[in-house]
Amino acid sequence: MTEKVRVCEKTGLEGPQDDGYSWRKYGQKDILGAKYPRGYYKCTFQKTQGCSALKQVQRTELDSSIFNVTYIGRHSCVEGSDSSPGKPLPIKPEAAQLSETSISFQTSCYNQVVKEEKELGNRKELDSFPSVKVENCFFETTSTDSSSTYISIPTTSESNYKFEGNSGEHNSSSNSADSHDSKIILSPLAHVNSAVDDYPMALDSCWDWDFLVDYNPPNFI
DNA sequence: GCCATTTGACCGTG
DNA sequence: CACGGTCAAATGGC
Repeated sequence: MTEKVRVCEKTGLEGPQDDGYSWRKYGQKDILGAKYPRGYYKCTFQKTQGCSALKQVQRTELDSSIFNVTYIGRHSCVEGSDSSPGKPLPIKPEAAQLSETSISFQTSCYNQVVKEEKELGNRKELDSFPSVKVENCFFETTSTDSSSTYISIPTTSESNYKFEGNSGEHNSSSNSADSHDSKIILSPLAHVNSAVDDYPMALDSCWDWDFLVDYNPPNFI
């Protein structure tokens, strides 16, 4: 269960993105080949509620205003109990609730959506993966190793890609969430636009999301 | 005093 | 042995 979200913050916001959950930093590490260190965060409620969600935040080298945020695990905590009313919950990361998804996207120049799935034990896989609609040019498959692969897709009129790959099916018994067996599934569906409406807010309030991504969490299908 | 962050040490894996 | 991830003591802010 991994979700990677590449966010672009250009509104002057600083620091780790607030994704609606509260995180406690527990480590930071310089990553080989990466310009910026990677920060390791745990859900604040790990202690109190045993929430096992983690996230990793790393600044992109190309554009230091872009962060790669990797969500690992799902929140078992009751979120919202503490979310102060005044404070907007930016991306309600439904995706983070999904057990195994990885989304990464960026702004402006291209849209990227990648779903990466990692096996982890018999975690029940969602009946369906969230489908994502991507409109143009780039996909980035953020694989587990540090090198990301960019798949450039010629801008054809249709944005109907289905990219599916998986390396090694694990079965329910193999626990330990092999961090290196990742399944990447890209299945942009039909259209774009519109979906943005599904995201309550924050899409425009926090970051600059001038792209169109339609992301349908399974629960909504 | 509590809680979050920092930071070096430690550990597991390849 | 190198690298990535986590732990835990020290530190600082509220």
